[in-house]
Amino acid sequence: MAKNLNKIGENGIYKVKDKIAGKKNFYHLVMFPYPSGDLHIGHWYNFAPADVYARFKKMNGFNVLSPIGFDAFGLPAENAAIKRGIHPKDWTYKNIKTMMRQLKNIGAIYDWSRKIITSDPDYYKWTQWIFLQLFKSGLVYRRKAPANWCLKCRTVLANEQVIEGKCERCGSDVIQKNIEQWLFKITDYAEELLKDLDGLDWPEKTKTMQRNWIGRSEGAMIKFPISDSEEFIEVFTTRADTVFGATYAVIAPEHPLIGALGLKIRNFEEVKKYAAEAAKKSELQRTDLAKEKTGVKLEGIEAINPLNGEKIPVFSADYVLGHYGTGAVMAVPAHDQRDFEFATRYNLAIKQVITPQINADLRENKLNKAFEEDGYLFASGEFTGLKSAEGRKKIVERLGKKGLGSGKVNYKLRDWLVSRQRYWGAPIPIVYCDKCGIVPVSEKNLPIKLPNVKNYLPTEEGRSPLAKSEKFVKTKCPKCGSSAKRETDTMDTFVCSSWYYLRYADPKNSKRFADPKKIKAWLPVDVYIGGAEHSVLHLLYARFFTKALYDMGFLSFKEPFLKLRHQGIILGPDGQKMSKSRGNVIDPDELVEKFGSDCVRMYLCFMGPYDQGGPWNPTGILGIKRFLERVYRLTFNIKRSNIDIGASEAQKLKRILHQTVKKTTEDIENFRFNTAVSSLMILFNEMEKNFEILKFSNFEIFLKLLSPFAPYLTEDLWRQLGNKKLIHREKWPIYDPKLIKEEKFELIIQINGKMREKISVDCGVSQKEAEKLVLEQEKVKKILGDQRIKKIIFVPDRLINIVI
RNA sequence: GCCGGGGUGGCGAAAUUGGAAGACGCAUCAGCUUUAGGAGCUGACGCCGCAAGGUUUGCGGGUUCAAAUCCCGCCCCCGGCACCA
Repeated sequence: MAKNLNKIGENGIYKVKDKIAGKKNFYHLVMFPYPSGDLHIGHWYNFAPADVYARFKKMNGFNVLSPIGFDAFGLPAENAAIKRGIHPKDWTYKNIKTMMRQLKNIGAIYDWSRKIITSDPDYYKWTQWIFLQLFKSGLVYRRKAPANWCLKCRTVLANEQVIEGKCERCGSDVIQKNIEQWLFKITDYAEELLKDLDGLDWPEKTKTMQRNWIGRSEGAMIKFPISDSEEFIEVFTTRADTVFGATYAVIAPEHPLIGALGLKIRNFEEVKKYAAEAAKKSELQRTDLAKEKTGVKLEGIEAINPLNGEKIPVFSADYVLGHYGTGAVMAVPAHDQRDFEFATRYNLAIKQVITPQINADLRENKLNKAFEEDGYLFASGEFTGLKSAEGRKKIVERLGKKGLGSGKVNYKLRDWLVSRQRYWGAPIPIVYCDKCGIVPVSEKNLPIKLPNVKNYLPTEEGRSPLAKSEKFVKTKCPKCGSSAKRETDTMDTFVCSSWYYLRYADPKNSKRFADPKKIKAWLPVDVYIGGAEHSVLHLLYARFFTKALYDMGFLSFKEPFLKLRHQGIILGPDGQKMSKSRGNVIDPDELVEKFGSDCVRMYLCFMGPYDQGGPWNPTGILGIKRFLERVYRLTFNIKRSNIDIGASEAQKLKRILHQTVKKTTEDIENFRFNTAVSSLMILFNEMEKNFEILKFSNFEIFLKLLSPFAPYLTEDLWRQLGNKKLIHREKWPIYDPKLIKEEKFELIIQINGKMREKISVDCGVSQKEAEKLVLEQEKVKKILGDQRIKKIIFVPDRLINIVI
């Protein structure tokens, strides 16, 4: 069936115009895939139900843009290509070809004329252009510092790409490597990125994850001067109320103060050795909680508590992180478990300065772990007796007067490291000149094309393979014209995907990244659908780009995706994650071959709640197959007459029809595809049972409701029923609220809250009438016997509960 | 450890301003029809019971005429973060 429409989508019927008179634009976006080589069932689960929604919106009168493209640059594609000994470019474009063919099977309303591929020069030209704009705005900087280095991928990784100390892509160990790198100052936007989450229609879970990732915390900066020195240790703390309990200070092994103090540290060599060992450890080893805390005392160095003048020892220890806060802490072992463990191990003083009750007697109280809650200040000079919150405020005020402290907000979010020492990415448009230093490439020379080199393998010494291409490296300084060298690192692929949603508005534009008028016509994205695994990476970066481009005056909105929905993950039939090695992979091509595209689409919708996913049930799809075949058969059994036979049955059928229109509409709007399908089944079961009195026009309404789920079948049947136009261009049915009302209902009769009987009565029956009817029931009489009725509860049009 | 989400038949799941638990579908069983392929139709189908009836939403309490739904305590599963001072 539907063979004649197999080429749906290829002949331009889904081409989108930027403006249609009388229609509102609706930007419907799915996360574009990277060209892995095969469209798997997870893609289908993202794209097929999403397309149901897009078609639904279209039939509801919107001018819907639903584009698709490929996130083509990046590590995964490159690693896969290397494994097979194929050039990344050949591999990528071959895969795109295959995947386009597979994508067309879905039957989505993609406008293929807007397809984008991020590894095409006319796309990455604008990725580079945006890099230059960020550079101009001071949001890009270069720095030599320890970075996450994946041993296998031989490149640095962003903080977000290191999962439990391992590479997100290949799972190998990640170590710290001191290397020159490019970073985007996403931290400038920490507060805005946090605050603006409130206004977004996103899953709460995703917003929470971003909030946690940004990790705002309010506290104070406090300076601890160092005896006989101009230097001081500046710490960040959220517990200024515990300053009197600070019995030592700790700086991270990589803290610059160690170098600054130099030989003032009597055991300088030992301290340097400790730092070197810490650097060798992977993030995973260093942050292993189970590990005993280690550290080394800075002999001959003392810090002065700025509040009480006490001299305290200073340690270097790797339980303090170099990159958070100031890389130094005041240690309060009585009120911080980490400090407590360290103090216990090295026999350091533990001084309690917060008590749960005011004026607590601490004489017999020996702590066996840190007391971390708020309480009342104790042994804290003039601050004694204050509540923690007040103590914090007063102490920071006092320190402020001395010039040794101030309030401060800190974030866990770190700047985004974007340089990669890899081949398959957009070259960073920067030139190094001996005279002028770091110089951005002139915009009119973009794109800086990625050369087609033979040797694309990552190198051991931590330089991009591009460094070996003399032709690429050698250039002229854009400023002074003397000979210069190109930057050879490429950009993180997440840079490419941080703005692609803008390009879809105007994908062919060669003068700008997109025409502002077209951007205005479509953006921001009305609904964005994709996996929850992008909750912090892509979704945070894309928000950052939008905000930065807004501040530069290129956009008129600050958030790219107003509404976000995630699909769940489909597991293999064994409940395990699908993988070739486990042999539990479900191939959508095979399913389409066996059951047809409509059937696969609809079953994916029917499986369960969209955001839930779960194991694939190999036989479940048969139910949908049967259903669609029954629909096909019934189409040719309907009597083509509009005469109602058997008024009451026809009335009932009409009522269910209108109820279904209502339910399906509401369910699709709320991404409840599973219940939308089941309501269509209920309606169809009724229609099939009563096909002799089924009105032709009513069956057509059913077909329209079905069409977003089963576009191929419904277009075919629509035509076979004699319609000239396409069903997906029809208007979505509207229900009549008067017609969905029931005339009768089943009155539930409860006795002491237990259901005992039900009777059919007219809607709107009064309590009096209902009681009379109920008490006449034989069964009720029997149970009641001669017991006294204490109370009767009546819920109109629902139930009656007799309490005895 | 912290932050989210969840636990309902053999299975996927419905039902949330508290009001019939298990819609819809899968699997299974019986019958019809075919008697060859995961074909079609009709019916049964939470559990115990021949039945009347009893019982049932992870476990234990509570509120209520009435709890899958609200409250308290506990157990388990999934996802994320994790020495963030």
